[in-house]
Amino acid sequence: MQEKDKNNTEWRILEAAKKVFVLKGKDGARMQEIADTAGINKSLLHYYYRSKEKLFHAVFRFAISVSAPKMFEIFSSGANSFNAIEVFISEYMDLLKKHPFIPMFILGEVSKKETHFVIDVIKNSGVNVDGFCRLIEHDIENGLLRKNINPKELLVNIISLCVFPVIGRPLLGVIIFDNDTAKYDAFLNDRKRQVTDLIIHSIATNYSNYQNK
Amino acid sequence: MQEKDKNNTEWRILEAAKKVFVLKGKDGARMQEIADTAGINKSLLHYYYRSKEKLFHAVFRFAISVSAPKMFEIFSSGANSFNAIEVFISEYMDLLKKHPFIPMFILGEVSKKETHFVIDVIKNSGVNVDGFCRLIEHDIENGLLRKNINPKELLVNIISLCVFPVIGRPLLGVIIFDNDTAKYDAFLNDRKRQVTDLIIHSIATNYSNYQNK
DNA sequence: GTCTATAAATTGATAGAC
DNA sequence: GTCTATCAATTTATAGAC
Repeated sequence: MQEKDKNNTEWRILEAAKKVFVLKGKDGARMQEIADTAGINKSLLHYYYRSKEKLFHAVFRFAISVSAPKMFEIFSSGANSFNAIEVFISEYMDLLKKHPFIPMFILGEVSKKETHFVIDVIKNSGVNVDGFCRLIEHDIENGLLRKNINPKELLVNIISLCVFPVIGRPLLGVIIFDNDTAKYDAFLNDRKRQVTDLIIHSIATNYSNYQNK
Repeated sequence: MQEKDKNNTEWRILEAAKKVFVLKGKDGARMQEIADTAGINKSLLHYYYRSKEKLFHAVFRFAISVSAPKMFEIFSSGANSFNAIEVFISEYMDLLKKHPFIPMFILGEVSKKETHFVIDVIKNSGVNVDGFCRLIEHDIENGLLRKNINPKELLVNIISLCVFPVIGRPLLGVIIFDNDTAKYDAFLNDRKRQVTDLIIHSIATNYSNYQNK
């Protein structure tokens, strides 16, 4: 919400819509619940956003803009792979802690890809993987990284290890952590280091190159 | 469907319900579409399953029964960790290839945990992680595995690396694999080896222990 | 068991007063 | 801009004929 003079009601509607849509999904969300959450009349939703579809679009764009941020820019920085990966994992886990339900929301909506709207938003989100791939290839030539590393596979591994424990929490919490919330929080808090160590260890020609960095 | 004399219609309804519910989710599924898919009248859905809720329950139970199978039993086998993990990853990836949409369906429904039904089904699914943990701890004492390994973290890592590339396919396909289906299939087909190598390499005191096994 | 017809409830959207 | 009242469409569920 850039402009200060933008109506307060419009902002409250969007905030409420974020909560409801992200938690219940597009199909499960109810306009009435969004209105109640915003503390305003249901008609105002249509006054400001025309339709449920349009309101959902606004929320989805927000979700993409928050989770596909300039985060990938760090891969274009001058740092070496070890440093870049460490920073990425750290910032990404922080982001997931701040918005734990957004990844599931996005994945859920993208999975039932009825429209091309979602695809377009993602394509226009500015996410670019090339910088990361170049950085990895560069450090392979340097001899810092093993030669058989595939940058895209590596990236998928990093994202998988960061995101899945968050979106799978309700399930993993039951079958692995015995529904112990505190235990799961501790597990997630320690995750930065775990993932970083696992990844770096798997790609470095010499692990001490990283530890001494 | 155990009994042979069980009505054919009931079976067709359940099959159709699986398709529609798994693809569209509980909220997005329509009884009419299920009836059309089954090629029968909509009223028969209620005749056999009383309500949409009950039909959903049947589908959810099926989804759990298929994806939380006796797979974890292999961890109780006499094999060592390396072998057990390799077999688990292989069979799990095969299962994911056979039912690529079920994990997303389960996670989506568990995430919007309105009822306690889903939790109960999971708890009663027979999934047991203790065998795996004991096996790992046993091989740590053996000296096969590094001492600082946490079995539960290890298990989460394995599952994350296997499942996320499948449920995240629509998203990763766009941002990483440029919407190239063939490329993504190749990536997934190579995944067994990739995940196994990464995991084993990260836990073995001596990687040759595994390669010579 | 299977169908048609219809009820009953929900929900997105609009009209119009203020 | 915000509200009340209401429409129109959708959708789950049931009643009853065959």
